[in-house]
Amino acid sequence: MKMSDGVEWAVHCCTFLAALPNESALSGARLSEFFALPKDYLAKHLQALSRAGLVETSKGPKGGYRLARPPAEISLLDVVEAIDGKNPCFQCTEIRRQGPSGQPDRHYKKPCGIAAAMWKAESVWRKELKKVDLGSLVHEAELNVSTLQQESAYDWLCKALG
Amino acid sequence: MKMSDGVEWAVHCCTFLAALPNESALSGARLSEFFALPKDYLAKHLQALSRAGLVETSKGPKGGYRLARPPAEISLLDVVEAIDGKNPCFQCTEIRRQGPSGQPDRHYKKPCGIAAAMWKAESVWRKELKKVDLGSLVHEAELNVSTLQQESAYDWLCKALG
DNA sequence: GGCAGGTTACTCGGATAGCGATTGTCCGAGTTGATCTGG
DNA sequence: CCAGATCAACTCGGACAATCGCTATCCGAGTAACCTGCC
Repeated sequence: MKMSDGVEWAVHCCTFLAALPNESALSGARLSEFFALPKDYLAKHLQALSRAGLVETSKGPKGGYRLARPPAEISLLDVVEAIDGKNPCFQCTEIRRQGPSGQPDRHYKKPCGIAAAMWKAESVWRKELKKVDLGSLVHEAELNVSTLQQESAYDWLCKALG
Repeated sequence: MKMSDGVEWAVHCCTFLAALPNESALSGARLSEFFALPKDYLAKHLQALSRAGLVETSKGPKGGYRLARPPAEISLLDVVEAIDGKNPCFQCTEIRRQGPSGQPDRHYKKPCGIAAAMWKAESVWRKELKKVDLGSLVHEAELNVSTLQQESAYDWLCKALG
């Protein structure tokens, strides 16, 4: 029950993309440089974001990634699911139907109570992640991150965008 | 982000243990037989339950596993954590501090907003699992499982306990 | 009939291989901006 | 000086290994019931 490291990277990258000026794109190489992450492996995850339709890409010089929708319309859940998949954490294999006292399928009309409880918990987790969007994450960062780092990041960004 | 199969097995086993008469124990072999699970591998997970203090064990003939506490005092979360570990799904590696615009540690007083959001979601998930206890799972099963299977299971149990 | 000792069968517990998914790396296809040349 | 074609650099995207944790299996230590023989 461990989340892929890629999720953390993807969320940070998306939040950063959400913070930069409209219509400007940032390449995978620049993103990996900013967070000091392995370039190729990060690219793999950015690919997943692209496939999921969260970011748009443009090739060639001055190309790169940019959010496909306004930050307020991309939730944390979207990013998590793009990287980690939409499969439920808990998968019911219906072991209650097996064994010596198992019965034919027609006797199981209600879903397994254990699975139901698990899925309920998973549902509230998803709902909580859906509440958070990239816009609010950026806003939160602007409030809580030291001005020193904000300025430093801004300088770096200007150099990166040319 | 997939939960170990062992979790499903462990929860079913615990629920079954919660349903059987006081002071009676069921061996790993019998449990694996009842659910048609691989004996040795199930034993590994039952071991984890034992280490976590959720079940007590007794050796020798007529020995086996029995709940260490009343069913109402064992939550679904207890079982999940016993098998899957207590580590948070999301682990913040503080990548915001790295890279060219990262600052010395003293500039980061507030925790990373992204990690905070993740942990909040994880917290509501845990809370939801904590709400459910083995007693209510047994009760739910008594209501929703077909009487045919309940009788069948009861017969099997009488034979197993001797 | 009751009791003590040995035996036996059954139990859990930890240590040991196998495999699949996540992690990590590589190179190729495509596009864009810049450059160079000719008018 | 300007327009067009060429070129080169930079981009993403998918295909290919390596490592780690989960899955699966085995065997040994210990214990309690049982059986047998004796009192």
